[in-house]
Amino acid sequence: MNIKAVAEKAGVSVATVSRVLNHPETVSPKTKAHILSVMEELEYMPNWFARNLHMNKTNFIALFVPDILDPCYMELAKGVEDVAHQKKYNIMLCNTESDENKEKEYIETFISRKVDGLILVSTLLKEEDFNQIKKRGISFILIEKREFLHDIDVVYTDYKSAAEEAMEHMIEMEHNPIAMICGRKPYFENQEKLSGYKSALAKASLPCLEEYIEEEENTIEGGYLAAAKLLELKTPPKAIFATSDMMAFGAMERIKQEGFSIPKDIAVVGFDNLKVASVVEPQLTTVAKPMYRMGLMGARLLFDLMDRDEGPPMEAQEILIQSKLKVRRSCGHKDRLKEIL
Amino acid sequence: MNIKAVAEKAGVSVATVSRVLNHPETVSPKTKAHILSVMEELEYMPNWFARNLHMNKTNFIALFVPDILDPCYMELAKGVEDVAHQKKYNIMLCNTESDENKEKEYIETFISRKVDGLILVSTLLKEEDFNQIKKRGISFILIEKREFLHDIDVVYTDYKSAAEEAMEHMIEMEHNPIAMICGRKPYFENQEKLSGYKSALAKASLPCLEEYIEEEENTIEGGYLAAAKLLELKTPPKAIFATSDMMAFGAMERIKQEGFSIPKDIAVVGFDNLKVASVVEPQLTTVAKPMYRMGLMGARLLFDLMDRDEGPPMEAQEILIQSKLKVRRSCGHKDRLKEIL
DNA sequence: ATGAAAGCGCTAACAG
DNA sequence: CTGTTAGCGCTTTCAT
Repeated sequence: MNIKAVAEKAGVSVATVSRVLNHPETVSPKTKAHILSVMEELEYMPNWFARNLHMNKTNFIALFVPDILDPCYMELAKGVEDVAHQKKYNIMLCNTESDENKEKEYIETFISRKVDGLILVSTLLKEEDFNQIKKRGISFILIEKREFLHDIDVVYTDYKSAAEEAMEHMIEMEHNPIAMICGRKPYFENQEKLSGYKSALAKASLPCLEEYIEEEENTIEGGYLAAAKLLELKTPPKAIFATSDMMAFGAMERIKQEGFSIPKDIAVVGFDNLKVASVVEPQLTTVAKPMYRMGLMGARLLFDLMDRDEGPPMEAQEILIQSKLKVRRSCGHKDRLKEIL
Repeated sequence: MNIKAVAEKAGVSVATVSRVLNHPETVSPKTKAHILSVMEELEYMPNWFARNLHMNKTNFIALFVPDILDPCYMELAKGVEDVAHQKKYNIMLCNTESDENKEKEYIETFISRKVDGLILVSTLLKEEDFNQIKKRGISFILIEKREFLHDIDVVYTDYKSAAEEAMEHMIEMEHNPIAMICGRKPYFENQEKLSGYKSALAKASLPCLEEYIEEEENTIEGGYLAAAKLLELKTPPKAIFATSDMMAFGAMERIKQEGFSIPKDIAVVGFDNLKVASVVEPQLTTVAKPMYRMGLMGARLLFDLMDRDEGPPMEAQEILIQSKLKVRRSCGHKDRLKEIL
């Protein structure tokens, strides 16, 4: 069913039919009503392509995340979706798997399919790639900051400070030495955490030894493996800071297997604040990332950008949203700790 | 940059340019090379809408899931994506939140935007809705079976049998009475599990008492609440079967809080086999759902359907993929149990 | 308030 | 092997 059929059946011109769709106020109430009823009858649906051929607007935005299996990103996606839905936009979710090529390939695809905007989470792209996108005239924002970004909109949380805060907490609890289990992906995020780990040690005048830093896959198994290595050290750590809850879970398992008690013998702190973090034994102290809010703010920023697209370009914004340490039992309590001593 | 510009610059007709895009073999190597280089130079990108206006094909499929925060569905999505990507298709992920209206609204949107196919997971739609979709001439399949489906392609796992198997395991371990904590969503899936619970009791000539069945939200908190109620019973259950791992986690927490030991005092069995199920204390016995495989098979089935679209219609298929009980420690071991007795 | 007609960018006969 | 041309379904001037 096309517009012509409706026009004929209604005894009007295609122009009038088109008008009731796009500028209903410019057509007389009675013909409008009539045309509407004919549309109903014929179950007419405007052809989206033909329409877009003129409008050049799809009401789609694409969201790129490193891992769809990670609930954190899906929470972010919910934030994005909530504002997109309200603006009558739909989302294309892309799983980049922290693979730069896959990311580029997808971007190519989606730009050619004319999405109206892009949200890139923990992207691996570089300045030149961003310039490419800009040249194509498509709006985009980043979630998760990268060093050396000029004139690019981004909403992020400061993983370095968050890691520092977590470390300070451990140091305050008088755990020492503190080891770090660092995930491989997403790369930049974990590097920030690592640098927070180091700077916290430095601030406390504690040594930072290479053997206390283990890099592994960001999974339960990865955490398990890393912990195993750490426990074999001549001087095993008294605390472990993991860059993700999943890794922390793996580490906890290994620690318990070796007969150590958490947090008495070894304290553990994670990162993510997954739902299950409060149900493992002992409940995991961890950093809560504001994923939903980042999704929300990111989407709003993107829509601002797309709206302003016609107007004068606005200066790039960098929005910081704070993470927050969730103190539970896996790192011990100061009071209890003092009792023990 | 449009095709006309390329044609002019290359000194050929638009038809020839179009041909190098769509039927490259029909154009002489040298003109082809020339045109290609001009395209490069002009950074020409074919307009996707104009193209689709003729082809009437988008290379998009839509995937509807009840909850994007549930990693199970994302695993399924990965299965779908893996075959879609290979076929050069992209996926639109829709979060229905088990809301029938949201589901319908999304379907409307995506059909009008001409996705080539639909995969509906745990849909709430009814026969008439399916007929509607069929009438629109768009291919679709279901994941998760529904009773009374005629002539609709579906891949599913049998939750009733799986629940029965889990229950038989508990019964064999001589836990009695066994309570059930039943999630509210997705509705049909949980109803199947419930009916498995009941039939397993019946088969074992065990009574099925209403007070041992608690319905709650499918979350940790829901499980916690449900367990709390069960433990207040005059005769608290000796085992709890939860329709999801998340609920099982909540139940475990409550059970431990009350000072009971798992599995000695109360056994727990979950459903889903989340990654973390093997790291909670004690490790959770649970049912592993073949989500990735269902996604894979579902996608393949859909593509078969879309390919055959031109050919004679094939008979609707129903593909069953078995779930599998993962026996761990939360339900006890027969041998250990005998020892204790 | 409505209609006629000119495209939007592309594909696919058809003709050479 | 290549060019001419007629649409695909819709929006939008420009008339009336």
